[in-house]
Amino acid sequence: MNKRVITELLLGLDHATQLKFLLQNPVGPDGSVAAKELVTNVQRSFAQTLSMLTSSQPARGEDEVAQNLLISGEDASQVASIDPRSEDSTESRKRSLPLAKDRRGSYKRRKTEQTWTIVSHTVDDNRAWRKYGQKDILNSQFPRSYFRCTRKYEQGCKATKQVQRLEENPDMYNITYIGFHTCKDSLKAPQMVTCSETWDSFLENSHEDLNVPNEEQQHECPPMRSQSPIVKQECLNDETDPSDLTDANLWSDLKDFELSNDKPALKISDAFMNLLSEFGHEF
DNA sequence: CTGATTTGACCGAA
DNA sequence: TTCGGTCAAATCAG
Repeated sequence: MNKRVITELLLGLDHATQLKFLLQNPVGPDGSVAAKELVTNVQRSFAQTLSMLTSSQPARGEDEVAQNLLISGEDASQVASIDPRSEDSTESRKRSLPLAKDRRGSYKRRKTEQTWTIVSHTVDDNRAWRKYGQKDILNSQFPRSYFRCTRKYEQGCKATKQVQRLEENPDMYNITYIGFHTCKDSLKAPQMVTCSETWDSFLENSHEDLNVPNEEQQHECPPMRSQSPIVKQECLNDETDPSDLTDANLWSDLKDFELSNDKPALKISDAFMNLLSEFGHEF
């Protein structure tokens, strides 16, 4: 059940992320329709997660097959898979001393960590990452970049991610997250549900949707439905240097109206992120 | 100065 | 050996 919860959270996070960008780049009448759809999906994910957590199904099906899970319509980003990475626990890290002057090395191979992959048109996930490597990958025209959490040493956070452009669509990125954040994201206080009444009614009204989840939207062909308004603006910002556009920078250029509309989407993203972090080491 | 990025060397696994 | 992930010195950015 943990994987289902995490998968559901990832799904909701993805929709929230899409919603965020949709609100940042409003695109006419279609935009509001897409936004409503996304909000519905976010609602559904929250409600579904809650129902999983509150239902006393002791199903600790630890060995569910890694499932491929593609998300509805808007193709801005999709959760592709979740899989446990099992690797040796042979803690054999021979530390060859820096005898020779260029003697480097000494790094641990990754142990068992949760990994999941999304496809997104942006690499900005509102987390603080620091690039530590880049490699050309065999049979790939684009290199793969390696990032770790900036608080790796401050707080021992083990989260890393790998980013690589898609061959078939260089405007999009394949982002593999490895491990959950164990650090506190000090950038923003996660007081997400201060207005609980709003959320209560929020979920209350979505119960109908629970019984009839919009499965019909979850098709199999991610690259096909590319007419999403979200991807419209493959603007220059994620072209060359995708890492420097923080949301703070974006927001500073927005009017108050847009800002007030935009923030909730980001808070939803944070909520999902926080939940993912929680369940990351709880399960 | 500090902190992030670049980039080739190093390392383990296959 | 090759390949992909990591390290870290050099470099860049503020």
